[in-house]
Amino acid sequence: MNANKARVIFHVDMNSFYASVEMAYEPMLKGKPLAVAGNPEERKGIIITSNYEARAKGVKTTMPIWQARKLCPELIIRTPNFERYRYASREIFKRLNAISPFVEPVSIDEGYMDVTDVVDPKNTIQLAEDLQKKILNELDLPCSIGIAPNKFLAKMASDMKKPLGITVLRKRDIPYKLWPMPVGEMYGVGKKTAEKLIAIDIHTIGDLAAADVYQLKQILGINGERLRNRANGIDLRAVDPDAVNEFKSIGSSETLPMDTTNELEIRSLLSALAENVEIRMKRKQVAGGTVQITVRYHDRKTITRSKKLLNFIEKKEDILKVALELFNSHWNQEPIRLLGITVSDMEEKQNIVKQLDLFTYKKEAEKEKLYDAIDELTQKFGKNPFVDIKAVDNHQPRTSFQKDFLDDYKK
DNA sequence: TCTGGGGTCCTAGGACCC
DNA sequence: TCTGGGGTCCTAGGACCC
Repeated sequence: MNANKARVIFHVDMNSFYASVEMAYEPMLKGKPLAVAGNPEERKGIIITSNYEARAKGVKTTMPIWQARKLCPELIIRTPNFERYRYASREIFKRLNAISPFVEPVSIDEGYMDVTDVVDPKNTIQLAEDLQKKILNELDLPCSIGIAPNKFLAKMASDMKKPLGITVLRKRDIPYKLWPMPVGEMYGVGKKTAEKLIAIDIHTIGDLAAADVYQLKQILGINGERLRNRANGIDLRAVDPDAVNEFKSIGSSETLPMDTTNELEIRSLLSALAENVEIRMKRKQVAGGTVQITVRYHDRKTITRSKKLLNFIEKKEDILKVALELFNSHWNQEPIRLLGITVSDMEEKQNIVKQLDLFTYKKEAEKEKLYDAIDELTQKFGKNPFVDIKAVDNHQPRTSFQKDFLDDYKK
């Protein structure tokens, strides 16, 4: 791609995706307040997403179901059908890939597409309209599209008009479209960062764009400089179609129905989590070198404990063994709310050279030390003090080290 | 009666090595 | 005797996003 040419990047963002998929499957739901939420019988019953009718009543993501019902008694609730969402997602990305090879999925319901070299600039908006209509007509799913010269601006643009929006955010639009926005609405600025910024009198994205870099770096680290650049419309990240295959970890976690200290219950959940991780690692043909557990206590205090291994592992039993070790050595006996297992340091199975197992590894290390010691002594005395090399075949070793040494020596 | 589950990236301290 | 300055790896925690 021509590095000097201004890029044209789309950010395609599905509108209330899970709820929209449910309405596509069940058109009777359209026009009624709908939320997708976890099991309402359990405390994990929180709102995952809701449609615009429900949002109008104040229903928000992560809100507990009871609270949502209080705000909107006629709220219809569906439990998530992840298979459906994955299928819909594949269909959406098929349609993006038909337009440009430079498509980067970011999550199940959003992605970037670099169309610089596939569209005549004067047809850019037409292309976005056609894509939006195609997804709506063929899949019954609404999306918003942001069009901009880089990823950050495209992302901000897709957020500006929902549902079914198409928003162009050019460099010259920044001062009046981006800068008046509250700094907390900027992508990458969450609650904590917004608080820190407001504390130094930075209230809008425009304030951030003009702020002192050194002061920002002092309170936000390297992120301060990056955010300031973004606020000025600078973002050089490429749209990377391979990013999706370069995942770094696979994890599984679950909130228990009730806080527990029951070791059987704990063990059985860890076992299920390890199995889940194994299945997904197998699907992706990878093994991992680090195991991490997450323990959330009754008071929501959360700890993580991890261990880097000498070998790559992929089997449930191996994952579980390390997870249990970590758990047993760090659990403070208090009631547990959530448990998680994450495997990281991923390596494609085909790239893994056969590793020594732990036992062999130790023995090798010990042998290495022994050889060094023998070398030293041999130097000192002018001959090997342990073995008479000429009589090696008759020699009776007295220690396992000597035996190993001799076994090797005979070769 | 609160607050799921899947991720990524960054920071910071200690160990260890040169 | 009283001690520098890097660099890398490992571990734990935190911020952020969907």
